[in-house]
Amino acid sequence: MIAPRNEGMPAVTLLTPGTRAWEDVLAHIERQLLAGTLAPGDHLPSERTLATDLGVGRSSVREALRVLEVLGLLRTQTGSGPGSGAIIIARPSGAMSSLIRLQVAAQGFRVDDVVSTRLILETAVAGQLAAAVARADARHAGDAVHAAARGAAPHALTEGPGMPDLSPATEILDAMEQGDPTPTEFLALDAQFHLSLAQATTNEVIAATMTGLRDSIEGYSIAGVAHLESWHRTSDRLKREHRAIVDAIRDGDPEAASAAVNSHITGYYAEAGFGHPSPVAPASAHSKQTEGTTHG
Amino acid sequence: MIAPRNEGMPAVTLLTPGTRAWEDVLAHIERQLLAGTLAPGDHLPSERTLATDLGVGRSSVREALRVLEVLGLLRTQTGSGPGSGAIIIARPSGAMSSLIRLQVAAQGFRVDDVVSTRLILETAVAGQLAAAVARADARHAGDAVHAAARGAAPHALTEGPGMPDLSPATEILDAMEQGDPTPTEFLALDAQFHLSLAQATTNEVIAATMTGLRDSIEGYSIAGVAHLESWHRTSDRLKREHRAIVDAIRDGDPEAASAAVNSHITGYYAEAGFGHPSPVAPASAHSKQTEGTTHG
DNA sequence: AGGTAGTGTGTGGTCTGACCACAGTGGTCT
DNA sequence: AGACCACTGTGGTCAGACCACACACTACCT
Repeated sequence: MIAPRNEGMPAVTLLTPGTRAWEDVLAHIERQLLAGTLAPGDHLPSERTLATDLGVGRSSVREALRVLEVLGLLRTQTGSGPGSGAIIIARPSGAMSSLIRLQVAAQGFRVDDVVSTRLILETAVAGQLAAAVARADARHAGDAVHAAARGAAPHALTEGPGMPDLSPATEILDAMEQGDPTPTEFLALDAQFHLSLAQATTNEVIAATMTGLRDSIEGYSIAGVAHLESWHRTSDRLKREHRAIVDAIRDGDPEAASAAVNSHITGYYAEAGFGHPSPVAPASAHSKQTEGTTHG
Repeated sequence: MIAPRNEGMPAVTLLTPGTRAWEDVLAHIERQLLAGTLAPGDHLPSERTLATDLGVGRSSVREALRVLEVLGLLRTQTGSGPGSGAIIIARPSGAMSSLIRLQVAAQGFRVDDVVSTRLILETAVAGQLAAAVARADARHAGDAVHAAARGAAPHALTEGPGMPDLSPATEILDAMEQGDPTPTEFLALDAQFHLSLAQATTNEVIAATMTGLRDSIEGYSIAGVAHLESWHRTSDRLKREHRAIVDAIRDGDPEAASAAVNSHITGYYAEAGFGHPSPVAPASAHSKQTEGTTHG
């Protein structure tokens, strides 16, 4: 299965026969990541160096780097000096988007499954945020005096289950209501709003997954605008619902927050002609349209 | 940004300056997927053909194919004849696992965020399955006589929100309780059980995501066994809890099913020394151990 | 002395051409 | 009819050669 591997004393990793060269490179880098030898911000050795060190060809190194790049683990830059070369990062969102989008394209993922998964995550996010608010409120009511007396600032992010930061979300809502965004702009802001809620939980896994789910069906969402009876009426309703979601979270009411998110998302996709996202059923055939968005 | 591209009349796709050659290849294939020209089971043209057709080098084609392979969109096979070459597939699970695992390794994902996200999805899955059972039961009670009279078999998978198929799950439970699996074997079966529940919803997105979440922290789960007071007692409890989950689903009780899953997962990770997965809080530093699992 | 233009060097990005191992295909020989 | 074997095309790999680029350095001119 393997072509002749350059057996000229690789400097670092033993080559495992039976695997492909680029897999060895990938495993080598993953090992360094797990060991902490490589961390976000670090430079990878140059492709040529890596190739000679590992005893593989440069093209094999490049295939591995390409994979890592698509997986959101590194970014490359031509030229010289700091900032050039391959640098370790950890940006899962783009990778999630590509993965889900391509799986949808290849019919591995159904659009309504994507939507209903998004529904699960978003309702959970809203519920958790509301619960966190309720918890923080309760704690605050009991501790406020003592904390102030001790001189300990009630810094939301440094103490226990802190108060979620909803200001990014509300700022986006302000932006949506000012100016007169086009449907596409509006939907972009809408995506940012939902993402900001996920980010308020500080759970990167949820944030990245939600971003991916949302991005991968962005084209369908935009295409759905054509199915609406009245964009003006729909967007007004969406704005109201956004405020209701934030209010429910601020009130510390998980039930209301989850329900608000649920009806918000379900409502739009129903209006936009997706058919309602079925929770469990092997639902009817889903519409297929919109041109191919280019690779992100 | 771009080296001299072979401008010799590419046969298919126009080359877009400003993007890298392999991105053009990727975009070209994604376009064909969206258009339906390429579907699971189809053969991709050979690397050499693709290269000349698109007017790029074979190495660029290979980088794009490598990406698609890691993303679970195609599999390659050496040799000749049918079955060889690059074939379109749609297996997102492996890609999800790699993505999440590597992001955890690169510190883009926190282990407890992975766990708490898994918690969200699994509780939702159990709740939805139970709800589906309740719905199917209700329908069945009303329709049974008429359906039988009409000669229409109550085929669970062909009518509306059908009865979820829990038999794979229970078969796995049987396997767990027979024989005397080692902790590692037990945890593998446990993973299969949870996966089978996700698959019972027929939602591939959830199933793939859950698989990825679970796989990516498999090493931590296994390492956690060492923290247990008594493996025997814990595994007994886990078995009981599994049955309780299935029973709650069979009873059509979403609340109970979700709660059972919640305590099941939370309980294990608490015992295994993960610290409880915090829903929202920016929790304390997470443990970091286990050797690097090789690329999957 | 202080800018400024030019050169040097190393990076990723790409292409080409050459091998290898592999697995069907199809012919040939027994 | 059966067994054998060269043929052919596939992915996997490597080596070497360019290119565009961006920084670092140096010599130059003002």
